Amino acid sequence: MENSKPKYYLTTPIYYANSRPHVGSAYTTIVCDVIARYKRMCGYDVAYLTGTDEHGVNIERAAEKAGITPQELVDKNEKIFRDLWKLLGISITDFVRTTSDDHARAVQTLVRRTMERDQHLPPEKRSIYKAKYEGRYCIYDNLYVTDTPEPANCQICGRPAELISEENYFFKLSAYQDRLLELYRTQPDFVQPDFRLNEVRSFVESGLKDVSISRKTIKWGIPWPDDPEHVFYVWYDALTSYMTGVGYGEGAGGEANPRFNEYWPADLHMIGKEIIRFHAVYWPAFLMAAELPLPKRIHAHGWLLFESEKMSKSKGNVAYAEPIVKTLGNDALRYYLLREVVFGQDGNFSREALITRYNADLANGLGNLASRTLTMIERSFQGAIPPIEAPPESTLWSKDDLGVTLAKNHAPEAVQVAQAAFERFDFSAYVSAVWQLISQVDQFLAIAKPWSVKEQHDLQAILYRAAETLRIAVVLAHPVIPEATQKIWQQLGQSGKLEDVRIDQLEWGGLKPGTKIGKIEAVFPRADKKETLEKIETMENELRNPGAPAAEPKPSAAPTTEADVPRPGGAAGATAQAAAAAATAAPAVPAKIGIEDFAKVELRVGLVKSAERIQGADKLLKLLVDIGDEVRQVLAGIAMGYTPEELVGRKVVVVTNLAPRKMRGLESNGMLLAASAGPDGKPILCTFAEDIPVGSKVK
RNA sequence: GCCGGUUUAGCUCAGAGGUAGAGCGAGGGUCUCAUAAUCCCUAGGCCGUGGGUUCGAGUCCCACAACCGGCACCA
Repeated sequence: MENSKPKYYLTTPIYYANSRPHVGSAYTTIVCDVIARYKRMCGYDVAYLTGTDEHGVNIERAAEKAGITPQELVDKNEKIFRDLWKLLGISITDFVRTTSDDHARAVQTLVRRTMERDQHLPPEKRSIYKAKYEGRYCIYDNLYVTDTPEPANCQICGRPAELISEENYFFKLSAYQDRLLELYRTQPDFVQPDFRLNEVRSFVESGLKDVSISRKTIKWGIPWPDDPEHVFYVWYDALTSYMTGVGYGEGAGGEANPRFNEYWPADLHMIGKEIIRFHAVYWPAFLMAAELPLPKRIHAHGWLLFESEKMSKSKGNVAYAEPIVKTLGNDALRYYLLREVVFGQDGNFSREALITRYNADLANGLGNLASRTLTMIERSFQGAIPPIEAPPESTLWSKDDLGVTLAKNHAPEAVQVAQAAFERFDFSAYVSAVWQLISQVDQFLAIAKPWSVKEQHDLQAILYRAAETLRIAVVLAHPVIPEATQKIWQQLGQSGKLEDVRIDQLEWGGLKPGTKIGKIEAVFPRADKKETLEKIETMENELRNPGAPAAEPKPSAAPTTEADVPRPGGAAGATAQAAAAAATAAPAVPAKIGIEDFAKVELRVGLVKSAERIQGADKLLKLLVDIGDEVRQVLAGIAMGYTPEELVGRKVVVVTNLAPRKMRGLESNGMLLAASAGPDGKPILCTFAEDIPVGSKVK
């Protein structure tokens, strides 16, 4: 019975739909897909959710820039995501869009439920409260600028923040510190890997601040119930989609949906490490406030680096999944990512390594083994699977090492090792165990030499051993490489779908003698390295610069909108990187300003007279800068890119009419202009090619 | 600055007190069922540096360094 199966519900992050997904997002989704498929093959009824986060100011802006409506933009991007998941063979059962009616209802239901719980509490204890925020606010980044001396600059773009007064809804996160710490204590596997739990814990221990969960300044979002001037802000909206996915908020009362009750709480939220705080702190607190069950596990994986570098659009080294899938196939990418990337750590994505893996493990390994085994069965037994064992009188047993080899069946052990690895989410170990088994069959064949065996029953025993081990390997490999394994399955003469086979009930002897094998075809044709590489690169350039003659990236077309605060979809690499980098980087295409606004900024050429490090600050340098008529003390966050020594004597551009500000107890009277496009987001100071007098105005 | 991690063969990593391991790459050889595939042999690596504990230390302890995360700081 379908209903009697144990349930397993897992989610990917809800990806931010402001641009095309890169391999990083594909990685997260593939890993989840492997888990989903594996769990199904262990008898679970699996719900697997992904989706797109389609709200927020960045979408608004990107749409405006493209001259379309936000809805048109997200419709377009949502399709790209869906198409990619289809291409990658992702077995999702649910897809949530944050702009859907279902989701709006879910978010509103959740907040209503929380506020109902609140009503029994005195106002100062309520989880959700409306409060007036008075302070600095950056209109470009929609960010409240707090904890900075007045007048403050935006923490993202660095521009002066405006003084505003706005009423917003807040979530009383500060009240959940103890309960969260209790959660981490009693349920230490709530956050994995364990070192991430430590990081989360120390963050929570250091004190939590209430978070605002609505905005009046944004239009593109879900309206607050009974107060439609407000719109839900990022996390409350995005995180709730995990519940929308299984039906939360559907129907009149909204909460009694049977599907929701069956699948919630989620067994696993798979995320990238950059959004762990929101999942391991905010999300449980939101749910506690609503008195709903918490997800069982948050698993944060590392980032996928590209050729050892962080991916970023501005560097033009973002890798996409499509070119690989279209040249080497879906299985090649899936296999590579699971095999090569040690799960949890940052991993390296390299096309060359991918092709090497493809040839060595898929073509020469599994593909070739299937081919040689099946061919021999075809020739020797007219395509029928031979009987299982050699009779006791067989001469096989007396042949030195062959007797020993035959007596040792590696498959049961491999199954056990693989299963144990999977339970730890050690996917590379899982794959290794399967491929070790494959390699053992090749070794076995080299010893048994079926091609020179004359005795019919000996030959039967040998080839049965090979075919049956292949069958077991193929079952184990199916969650990772679903397409090829299904093909081999048919070539082995098996009917039905491989996904219906139980991994947890794998036993020797599943191949029935006499079964007619299918048509033999190579599942992984060998790839020429150079040729394949070129093909992939050409396609990638095309994706990076649609329409362009495959050359350098258009600098201005670069990352318009990926800054913002981290978003759920920032998982797994590039976007996250971009978000982090953009946090230090130039602002993301702001609204146009008039010349009169620009004229307010006074820029002058300065000469660095002295520079020194500041105790206890990694990035901050204290500089004395001559700007012609005076020498200013300026603090600049450029210590990651420059040593104090190399700065002295350099000419720099200084914003001279910026209000003074204290940092680390020292006053900073001005600001240096620098680009943040250096390697790893390190700052690069603005300089002049020609000599120029100190104090000159810059316009 | 605080907290955590890593540092082992060319590359990617495993090992966790008792004579240094795997895969890939490279070199040599074998077989011929197979996708110029398979199989076998070959790497002489101060196991980051310096101390210590021990009969004995990649393996435990202490310092230091480099790199990587998180926080702080900055943007």
